[in-house]
Amino acid sequence: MTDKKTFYVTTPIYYVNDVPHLGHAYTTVVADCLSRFHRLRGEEVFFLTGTDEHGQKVEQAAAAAGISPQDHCDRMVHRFQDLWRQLDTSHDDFIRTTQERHIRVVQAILTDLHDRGEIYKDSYQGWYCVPDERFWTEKDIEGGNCPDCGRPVVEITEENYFFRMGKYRQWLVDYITENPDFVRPQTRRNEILGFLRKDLGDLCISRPKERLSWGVEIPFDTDFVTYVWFDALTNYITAPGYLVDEKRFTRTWEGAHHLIGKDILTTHAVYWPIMLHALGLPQPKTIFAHGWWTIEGRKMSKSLGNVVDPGRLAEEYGIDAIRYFLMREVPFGLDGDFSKRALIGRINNDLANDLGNVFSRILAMTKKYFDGFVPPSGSGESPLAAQGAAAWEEVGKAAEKIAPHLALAAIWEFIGRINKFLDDEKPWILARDPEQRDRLARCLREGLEALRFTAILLAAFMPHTAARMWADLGLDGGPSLRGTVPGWNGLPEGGRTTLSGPLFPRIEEKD
RNA sequence: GGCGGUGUAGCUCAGUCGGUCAGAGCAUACGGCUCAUAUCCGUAGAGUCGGUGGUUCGAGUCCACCCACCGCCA
Repeated sequence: MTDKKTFYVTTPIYYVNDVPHLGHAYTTVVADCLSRFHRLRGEEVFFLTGTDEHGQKVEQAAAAAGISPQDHCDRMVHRFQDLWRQLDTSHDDFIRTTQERHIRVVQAILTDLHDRGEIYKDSYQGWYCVPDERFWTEKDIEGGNCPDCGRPVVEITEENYFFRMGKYRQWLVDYITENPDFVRPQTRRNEILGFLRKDLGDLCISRPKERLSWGVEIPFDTDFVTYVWFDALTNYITAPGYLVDEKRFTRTWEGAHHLIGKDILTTHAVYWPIMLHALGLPQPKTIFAHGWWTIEGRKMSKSLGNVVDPGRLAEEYGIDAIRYFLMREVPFGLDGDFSKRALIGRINNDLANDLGNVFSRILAMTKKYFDGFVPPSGSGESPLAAQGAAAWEEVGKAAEKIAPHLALAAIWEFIGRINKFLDDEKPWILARDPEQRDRLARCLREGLEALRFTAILLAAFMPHTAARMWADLGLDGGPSLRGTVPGWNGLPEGGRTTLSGPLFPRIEEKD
C-alpha cells in the first residue's frame, strides 16, 4: 500500500533582515491559494515558508544593536510572522534556519556528501579588502582597489570547501530537457538551459570563521561555517522531515513545488537540483519563478521610497481585494505593475460591480420576495449547474498549472453567467405576477445556489469573502465540498439568508 | 558581445499544429432593464497584427534581414 502523496508548496525562506514587502507577500499569497485549493479538494497539503537567518548582514546588524545574532533574529522574525498572521496565510510550518532541527540535518547532509567525496577542500587566491572584510575575485577589483570602497586590496590565499557541482552539468541539462515542467515558465527554462551551455564550476560552500561566524558550523572542520547554499536551500527538505521522518518526508517530497522570484532562479534551478541529485533524492515537480511588481510603473526600491507594505495595503483595501488583484492582474510568471488606479479598477469592476453586485441583487430579491428564506427548488432544470461545473474544472486545471489568473478568469466568467441568467429570467417581473410564483422561486433558488457554488470556487483565493458569502447564505461552517467535486443542490430549503451589506463597496475615485 | 524573449484595437494583453484569428477585458459611444453597490444585459469600434523581403494556393502564425524594447550570461 502506498501513501497518498502530499501537495507540497514552498515559498523561499525570506532573509530575516529584509523588510517584508509586496514581493514577499505575492509569493506567499499564491502559495496560500494553491494550498487552500488542494485542501479543499481533500488532498494532503504541506505549505512551508520561513526565514533565512544566517549570514553577514545579520551578524553585523546584531553587532550594531549590541545583541547576539540569535536575539536579533528572534526580534526580526516577527515582522514576517506578524505579516502572515495579518494576511491569514495557511502555512503548515514556518522554518527558521537557526532552528536546531534544521542545523542538525544540514550538518548530516554535509557530512554525508563529504564522506562520499562530493565536497572537498581547496585553496584559491583572491583579493581581500581588510577594512570591508570582503573577498573579491580577479574580475571584481578595479585597478587594485576594492570595487565597493575604493581602498586597496591585498592578495591572499584562502582555503574553503567546495561542492562538486560542475560534473553534473550534463545530467542537469538532460533532466531539464526531458522534464518540460521542471523549470517554469518557459522563458526561465530557456534561460537556465542557456546558462548551462557554458562550463559549470564547483560551488564554494564555506566561509572561514574569521570572516563569517554566524552560520552552521561545518561538522568535519570547525574552523568553517557553511555558506548560504547548503544552509538555505536545504530548508525545503529539512522541514518535511528529511533524515528524521523518512515516511513523511518521502510522501511530502514527491509533491514538491517551489515558488520563487526570478531573482533566485539560478540557485533554485541549478544549484539545488544538483545538490538533491548528489544526495540521491528525486527532484521537485516544479520550480516556478514568478515576476516582479513595479509600483506605479517604477521599480520598487528603498531609495525611491516606494516600497509597498502589504500589511498597510491589506488594512486599506482588505486582504481579499489585495489577493484578488495580485493574482488576477498578471499571469503568474510575468512582471506586473501595481498601481492604485489598476487596483481600484479591479475592485470596482470585478469585485464590486460583478461579484458584489450579483450577490447583493440575489439576496435583496430573496429578502423582498421570500422574506429572506431560501425558496424550494421544485422540479426542472438547473441552467447554471453545468456552467458551475465547467468553472470548477477550469479552476482545477489552472491550479494544476499554477495559473491563478486563469482560475479567477474562469470564476468571473461564471459570475457573468449568473448576471446574464438573472437578466434573462427577470425575476423582478415574475414577482409582479402571482401566477409565476413557482418560477420566481426556482429562479431565485438557482441564483442562490449559484452564489453558494461561487463561494466554493472562491474559497481558496478569497477565503474571507467566501466565508462571508457562506454565512450570508445561511450556511453553517465554511465553504466545503462534501466530496471531490462540489455538488449543486447544496442549499437547505427554508434556510435563512441575511443581507449584511455590500461585499465590496465601490471606491469613489477622488483626484 | 553571446543566448533567449517581446513588439497585435486608446490602455493591458489572448492568439495551440499556417487557412472564420483579426480576438478578450478595461476605457468610449449608443440602446435595453430597474432586482441590485449609478450596478446588470446588449450593440459598436476597424488595429497596415514593429519594418522589409521571402516560402506557400494561403502567414500575427514559418524563414531571412532590419528597427525598438526587455531578460539571462559575459
